[in-house]
Amino acid sequence: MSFGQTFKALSDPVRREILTLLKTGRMSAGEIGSHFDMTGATISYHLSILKKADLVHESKYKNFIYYELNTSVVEELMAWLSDLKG
Amino acid sequence: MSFGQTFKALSDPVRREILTLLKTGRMSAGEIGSHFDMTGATISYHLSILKKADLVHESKYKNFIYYELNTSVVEELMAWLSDLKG
DNA sequence: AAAGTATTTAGAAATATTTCTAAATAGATA
DNA sequence: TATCTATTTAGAAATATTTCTAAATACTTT
Repeated sequence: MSFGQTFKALSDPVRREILTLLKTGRMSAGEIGSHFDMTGATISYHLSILKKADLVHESKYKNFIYYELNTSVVEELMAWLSDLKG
Repeated sequence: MSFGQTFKALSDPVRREILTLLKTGRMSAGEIGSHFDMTGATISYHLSILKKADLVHESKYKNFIYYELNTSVVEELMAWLSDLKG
């Protein structure tokens, strides 16, 4: 994990909203996309950024790919910020 | 304050290092710049991003401009992350 | 007032990001 | 097997970011 990658992932409003959606539980890529006025390809791009930042995990079932929050990275970020505060 | 702006400010390694430097206390723009292998103009650019994100405050004294951490925004960020964890 | 020091602003070049359309892949169903 | 559905990948266009050099601003000291 790199803080730069993680903060960059969080800097985009679409990606923050995706994470907020995932607070309620896992969701398929298509279901996530239905909340936005963008193509599936664009949503897929954003999910790949969140995945690289390790902010989400994916699991496959039938034809679908489900995404879910990975909160452990969020904790590392909070620890960094907490240390910054001193 | 906007979370997007703040996370974007934190996504750059130079800016995170500037903030880390400021943990020890206020520092002038030139003093900050001396820690990096970049022109003063570039450091000034990064400081302006941190300022817009409200992550630092500036104060002038004599010929110098001093920068210092603003931790209140850091707290807001932590609150957002904490809420994300649920 | 003139010259010096600290910092920012402007403009340009290189690189990165975000979005789209079209095509590819992978799995499910008829 | 053929086709349909869900999702990703590739490639391109528009925009944003990061860095530099050169010039401008602002304050201090001589």
